[in-house]
Amino acid sequence: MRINKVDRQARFEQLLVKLRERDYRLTPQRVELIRLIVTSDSHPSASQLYDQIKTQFPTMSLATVYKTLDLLKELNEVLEIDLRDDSHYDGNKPYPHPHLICTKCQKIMDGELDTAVRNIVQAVEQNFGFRIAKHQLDFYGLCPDCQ
Amino acid sequence: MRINKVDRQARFEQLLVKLRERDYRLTPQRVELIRLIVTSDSHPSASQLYDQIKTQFPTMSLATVYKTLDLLKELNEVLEIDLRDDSHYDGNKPYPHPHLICTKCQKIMDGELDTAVRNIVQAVEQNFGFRIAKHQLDFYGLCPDCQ
DNA sequence: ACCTTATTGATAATTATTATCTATAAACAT
DNA sequence: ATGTTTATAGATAATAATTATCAATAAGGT
Repeated sequence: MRINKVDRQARFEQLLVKLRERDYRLTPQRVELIRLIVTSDSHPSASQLYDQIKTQFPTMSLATVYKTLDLLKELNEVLEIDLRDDSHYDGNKPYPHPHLICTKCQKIMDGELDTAVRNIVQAVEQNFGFRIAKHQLDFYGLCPDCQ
Repeated sequence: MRINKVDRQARFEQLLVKLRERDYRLTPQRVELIRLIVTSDSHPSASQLYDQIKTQFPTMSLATVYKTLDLLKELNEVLEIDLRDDSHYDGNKPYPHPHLICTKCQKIMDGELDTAVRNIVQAVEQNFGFRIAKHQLDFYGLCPDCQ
């Protein structure tokens, strides 16, 4: 695991500071969602987060999940991965990066391919004159376990 | 323009043959949608195709557009580009390839980056043990005209 | 011209996300 | 502690693309 428990705990606390600095209120629901998404190894969807939080906050509303995710996106602290059926969220690496999606077990893996990505983005800019601001690179196939 | 009028006309006719061979019926609506998407320079959505076809076939239903697109996807003759709001379709290059999407004018351009794509797909397979079946590579930014 | 059956078109259903609005509670001051 | 202000939560309705349903129609073969 690239990011360890201590790092995640630190990131979690930094996020709370950032919110406070910008005068957002630290409601228990908000804090819990942030904790969940920052300490998660996976890439949960809004409804998956909702299901998890409801065990601790039975009054939690799905609307609140969406609003909190919007806020975190706004602050560039969460990356939205827009897939066919719904969006999933990456709270650990909130910048564009490739994802490998297993078409059998549905697992979403981060693709650490920094140089290859830099190269292809550069190729796009040079060959087509585009100025790229962000990207979404999704690779679909079978993960090692499902092959 | 990479693909000229003659090539597209040929592809259009080949598609009709392919459908006939597989015992699909050549209804006027179906033929017209195929003609439109194969001769289009852009990447229309279902509703854009619907609007175009309705001028010639006022009875055309959106459901028929979706069903025809499904059929063409099934035959691997159209590529679906699944974007946030809706899907767009590429009837000229029905295999996965990058797209450059202008965030100002919304234009979708094909990214011809065959070697770069091959390289990154290979990197994914080697580094993560995935067997990649398809991909969707979307680059968002400003096109030359909009910069 | 007729028959079979795939396809069309109208419409309802589905589902993720967004919008709306009132009650609540977080943060701050007293 | 208590009160005040106002952002936020939660309930619910609205939105919108896509899919499902099904009777009427017409394509292709006889």
